[in-house]
Amino acid sequence: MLSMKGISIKDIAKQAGVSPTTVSFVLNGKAKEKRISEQVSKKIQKIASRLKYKPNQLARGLRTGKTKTIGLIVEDIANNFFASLAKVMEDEADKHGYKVLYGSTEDNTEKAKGLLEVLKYRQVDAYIVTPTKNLDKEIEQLKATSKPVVLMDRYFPHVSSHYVVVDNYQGAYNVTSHLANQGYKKIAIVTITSDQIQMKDRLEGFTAALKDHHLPFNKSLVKKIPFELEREAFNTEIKKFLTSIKGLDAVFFATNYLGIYGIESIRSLGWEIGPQIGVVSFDDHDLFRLHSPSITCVAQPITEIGKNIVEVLMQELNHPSASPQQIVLEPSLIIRASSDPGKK
Amino acid sequence: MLSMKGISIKDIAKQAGVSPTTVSFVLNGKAKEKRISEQVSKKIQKIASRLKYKPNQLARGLRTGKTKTIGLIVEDIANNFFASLAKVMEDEADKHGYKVLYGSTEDNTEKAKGLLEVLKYRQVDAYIVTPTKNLDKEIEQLKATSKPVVLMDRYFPHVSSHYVVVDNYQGAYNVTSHLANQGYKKIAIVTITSDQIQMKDRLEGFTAALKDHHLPFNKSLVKKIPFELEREAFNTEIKKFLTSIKGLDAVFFATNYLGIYGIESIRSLGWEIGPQIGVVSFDDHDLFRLHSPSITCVAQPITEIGKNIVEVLMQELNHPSASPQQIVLEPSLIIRASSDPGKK
DNA sequence: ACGCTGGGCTAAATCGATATAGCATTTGTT
DNA sequence: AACAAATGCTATATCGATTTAGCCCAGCGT
Repeated sequence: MLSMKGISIKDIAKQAGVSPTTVSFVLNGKAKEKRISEQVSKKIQKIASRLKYKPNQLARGLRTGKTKTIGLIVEDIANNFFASLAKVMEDEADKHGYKVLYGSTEDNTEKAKGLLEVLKYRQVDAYIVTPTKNLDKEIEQLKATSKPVVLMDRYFPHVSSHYVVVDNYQGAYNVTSHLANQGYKKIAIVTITSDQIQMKDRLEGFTAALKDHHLPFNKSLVKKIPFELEREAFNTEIKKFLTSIKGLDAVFFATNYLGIYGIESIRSLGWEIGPQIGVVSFDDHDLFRLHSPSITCVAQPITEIGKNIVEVLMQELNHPSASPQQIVLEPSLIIRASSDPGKK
Repeated sequence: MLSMKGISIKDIAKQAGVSPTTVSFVLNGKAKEKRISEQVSKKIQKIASRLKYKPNQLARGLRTGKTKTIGLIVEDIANNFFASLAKVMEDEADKHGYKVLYGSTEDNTEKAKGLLEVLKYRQVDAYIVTPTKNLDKEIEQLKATSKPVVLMDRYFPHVSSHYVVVDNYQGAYNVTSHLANQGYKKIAIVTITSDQIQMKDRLEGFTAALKDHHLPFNKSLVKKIPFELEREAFNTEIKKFLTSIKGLDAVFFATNYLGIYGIESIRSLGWEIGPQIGVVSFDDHDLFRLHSPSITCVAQPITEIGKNIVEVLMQELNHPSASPQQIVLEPSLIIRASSDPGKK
């Protein structure tokens, strides 16, 4: 039986009757550069592929400082948006020979710090981070280590970093305008208790649209709910909020999970989505597509986001650029039945 | 500025005025065993924590052969079931100091082999695998490497291995019986083209229930669709199938994504779920809970599954057992409106 | 005073790869 | 023929930890 330990560079060297150094040169494509003869070179290649040699990534990583591993920190891998994105990124990273180590923050800064810590001493080559509140210090420190960091979904306006996000302001503006154009008059928003840029932008896009359409706006139309609540508590909060507004005829849920809780809440109130209350959400979801009535939303271009993130990362790994790459993609408005007051 | 490279054991040794060996002994809790004095021991501990020393996992891994990393292979991380499970397992693994490297197979054997290969030369300590068809050889080889392997969601009956699954037969039997008890008479099943045990069991549970309730069964009531089709193609196939059966009054979708496609298909046929056609699915999903009408399903105990998997893995990592741990959990029937023919 | 025992610590090898410096040998030049 | 340059390859150090073998010294018995 073959030994437990894999084939090492020494085994090949022995079989080829050369030194490990030579084998290393050849297998790293430095045969020409290091003036190894065609003969020897081919012989080594042949033996390596016959033995199915795979370099031990630990040893290589220890010596070179490169582990071909990317650390991925998302808010919640169980959330459809992040899971789908994770899959795209994993595929893209794989094309470049990178693997992904991941973790979820639950939007908790301490958890995020812990994850960064672990990824650091696991020597990942680069980071993809969905930052939490107050993670700016850590992100800046990370930049100083010269390992590429790309922020996703959100970023820190006062920190110069790479990021890939969507235009949250425009997305929120468009979907709110759509509600206004449909004839809804009193529109509320349910969002997360968070000062982070993506939620701020969504809220601002919302208020700007109300203003431009001369619709009423005041603080009582905004509900902020803490991320960490349980499902029941979300529903309670949402119901309390919605019933507190006289004349309310439409509501914008600022994330996919809020949209899902929102639908549940509205249904338990017995309100009819569409005619009685317009409903729109940020992010798309199978549930929104197939709900009766189907739910209008602002969809993020997940594949594009994922590809962009990995592309930026690879560029920075290969030749770091002086200035940060900051990519803002356009979300798309998907109009469905939940925002149609005329619907039977 | 601090040097880029982290704190190493040498730095601590230097500061403490001792050898790296001593530091290693102390930090690995072998102070007593190796007869290091209390004094020196405490001093080293203090310096280590002051410098926030974290051992370089690559170096440690190279020497010990343990990377504290688990390879996780799922069918599709973008699928809610696998994503939720991945999160549970990540959390559990983290409690034991393990990180997770993951990949999706898309139920494609070649992709699965590739993932195993990569995880192997990345020296993961253990594997959690959702196997694809024909992956039995590789699983057996893996066992020979003495790295623990736990199969999930499905297993190979002829391979003796650890696994954690649900009782697919019973789940399918129960939900089918429920349909029968509700008065549905002609029940079909939509499943995946797959000979794997989990789908086989679901199909068998289904047919057994039909038989026990004296309901008709023949091959025309079974539709198998290839996993790799696109959404459109799934819908086309499902619609073609459902309309081909005279007198059909209920259908069982054997996975969550089939259930989702199924709902979409049935709705585009204009059929009324519940009264006109009973619908049930394997796996729960937000969509099933909130659909109108809500969808009856067989839910898998995700948290329990995830915890069990990691528990088995940790036991095997610590003291490998001679006989395989094979855990079969009970899924639960969640009765909702889609299986109520009397519903308004 | 000599050997023995045990306490307290360390030198050096090792894991598997890569990078640096350099050693033979051949070829070319005048 | 003498020397330089090019060719083809290798010895050795290194990354940062762990592990093995063993050194030195103090105290003890006789």
